[in-house]
Parts: sequence; structure tokens; C-alpha cells
Amino acid sequence: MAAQAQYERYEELARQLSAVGAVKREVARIMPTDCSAGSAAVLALLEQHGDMRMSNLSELLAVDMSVTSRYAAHLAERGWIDRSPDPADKRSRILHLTPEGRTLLAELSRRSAGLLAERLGDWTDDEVSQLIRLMTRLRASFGDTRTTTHPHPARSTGTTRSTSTTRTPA
Amino acid sequence: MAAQAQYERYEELARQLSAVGAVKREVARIMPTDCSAGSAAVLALLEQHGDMRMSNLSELLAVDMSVTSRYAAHLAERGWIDRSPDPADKRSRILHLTPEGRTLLAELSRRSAGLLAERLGDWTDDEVSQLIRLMTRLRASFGDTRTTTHPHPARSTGTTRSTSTTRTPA
DNA sequence: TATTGTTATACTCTATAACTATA
DNA sequence: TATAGTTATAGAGTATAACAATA
Repeated sequence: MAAQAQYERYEELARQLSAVGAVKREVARIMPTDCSAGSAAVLALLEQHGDMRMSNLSELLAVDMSVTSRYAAHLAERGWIDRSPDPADKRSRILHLTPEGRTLLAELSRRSAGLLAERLGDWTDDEVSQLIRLMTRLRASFGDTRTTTHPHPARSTGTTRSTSTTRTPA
Repeated sequence: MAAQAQYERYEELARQLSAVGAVKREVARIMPTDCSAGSAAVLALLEQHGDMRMSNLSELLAVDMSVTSRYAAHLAERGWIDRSPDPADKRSRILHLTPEGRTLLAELSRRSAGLLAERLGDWTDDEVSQLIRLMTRLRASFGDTRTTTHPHPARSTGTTRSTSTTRTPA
């Protein structure tokens, strides 16, 4: 009967995944009108990982590069990032957070962290850490299925270098 | 500086929340074409909680009732749910999972649980349970009424009034 | 030929607002 | 007047496909 219990756990996890969107939407709601949650995620990744190419950012966001491209254009138009040509490969562009972008990101982080602090006031530090750890691992477990049929979590070292494509599979 | 560390944890949690969408999308991808993930969530809630009104379902989904209404129409057109008039209040309709809907849901659950089983093969039962527990708590901390174990709430004359509305706040 | 990035298009999910029919 | 539900419309977010420039 362990197998049955396990199956039900997976069903329950699927439900929780489908429901967590409500929390995401609430966080997204406090973002300023000219910077959506998607754009904010780009800024956060650029601060966290430093300058990078479009393709690299697409991998980190786990979305198709066409999506990343639109976000980058939106942010560049507003002066929050730079897109300079990569001297090593003229097809590529290096994304770079500008001082203005960094300032904006600080404000966005303040808002979202503030909301979480308010809502999770009764959580212990350890519980928050646990949730982060498990969500990170969840993503890793789903991580590199975009190329090979088999997942391998590969507890990340810093650089997210994998063979996964930034093109959505058919 | 414990406060600083805590702030950074909240920032990290915000990033994880924004990133978990990739997992959701992968689960959604294996759904059949005529039943989107959103519709599947409706079926799952009806099985879990039993017959209910539109407004109740909206609270459980944590979306505006207009969204629920569209899903319900889609499911009813295909014979997966019934929408019978509520004898106690002619404005209301009671949603009810049909046998066909139940059969479909079983297949959907099989698919999503199967995918999770495949991807999370190297997780322990306890880790999966922990993640479920923490995600459930996260939603509860954000005022989401949708919990795992809940019988049909007795909703008599209009007062089960907690916080949530089925109308989106301005 | 393959890859990087861009653009055009379409589809899903969600919210807002206006409407109806009851209460 | 207020509430339950529906519909029309608009806005994010995302994927697919076709394309340009470079490798």
C-alpha cells in the first residue's frame, strides 16, 4: 500500500502546484505598472548571476528565448538594462543591469520581500529555508528534461551550464 | 545581522515563486488538448470537496468568478460536470461532477502523478510530504481558502464570510 | 548548416466592467 | 439595493514558426 500512498502524494503535489499561482499573483499585484513580474525576474537574475547572454537568461528563466527577448527589449527601452554586442560572438548580446535598473530592482525586492515578511510573519527562519530548498530542488528535478529524456538533478554549482536548449521542444 | 539574512531569504523565496511556473507548465503540457490545466483543477476540486456553487469554487481556485464561470461552461459543454439550479437560491447553480468527468479526472491524475513520479524518483517520501506541507501552509498564509482536507462547508444564509471575495478587488 | 536572437501570431489564464436574474 | 452568475474585452505570459545575421 506504500505505492498507493505515494501516488496520492503526487496527486496532492500536483494540486498544490496548480494552486500556488494565487500566491504568485498576489506578489505580482504589488509590482509597479511599468515593470511586470516577468521583467522583474529578469532584473533579479541579472543581479544574482551578473551579465549574461540572452540564451543563458532563457535557461535560467526556463522559458523560450522569444519570451526573454521581449522582456529584454522592454527593459532596455526603459534604460534598466544594456544590451551590448558580444565581442566573442557577434550574434550574441550581453545583458547588463544599469544603475537605474539596480535602483528599480531594490525597490521591487523591497516590495515583494515586504509582502512575504508580512504574510509569513509566523514562520520560523528554518521553515522558510526549507521551503526555498525544496522548491529549488523541485525545479532542479524538472530542470534538464528539455534535451534528454532523463532528469538528473545535479545539485547546482553556480553556473547553470547545462545542455538544455532555449527553444521549446515540439 | 539576522534581519538582513531574513530579508534575503524572502527575496530568494520570491525568486523561487516566480520560477516554479516552469514546473507548472511542464505538468500542464501533458494534459489532453480539450481539457486545460485550469479545467482539470475544477474537476479535482469537485471530486475533493463535493458539489458546490460557483462562488464557492471561485474561492477555492482563488480566481475571479468570471474565470470560474468560463471553466464551468467549458466542462459542462463536454458533459464532465452538471450545473443544476440551486433550489434554495435561484440565482445559484450547483456544480456536480458527472461519471464521465470522474473518469476523465482519473486519467488526468494518472498523467500528472505519473510525471511527478518520474521526475521526483530520487526524492524520499518525506521530502515530498514536506514540500506539500510547506506549500499548503504558504497558501494558507496568503489567505487561500483551498486546503486539502475539508468537507462541504455548510454555507447557510450568506455568512461564511471570511476575507476573500469572488470579485476581484479594485 | 547550425545557432543566436528578433518579430509576428496565437493561445491560455486572469481581471475588469457591464449586464441579467434573482434576493 | 445587493448578490450570483454570465459575457465581452483587455492584458499578462508563453510557445511556435519564420526570419536575419553570424558561426
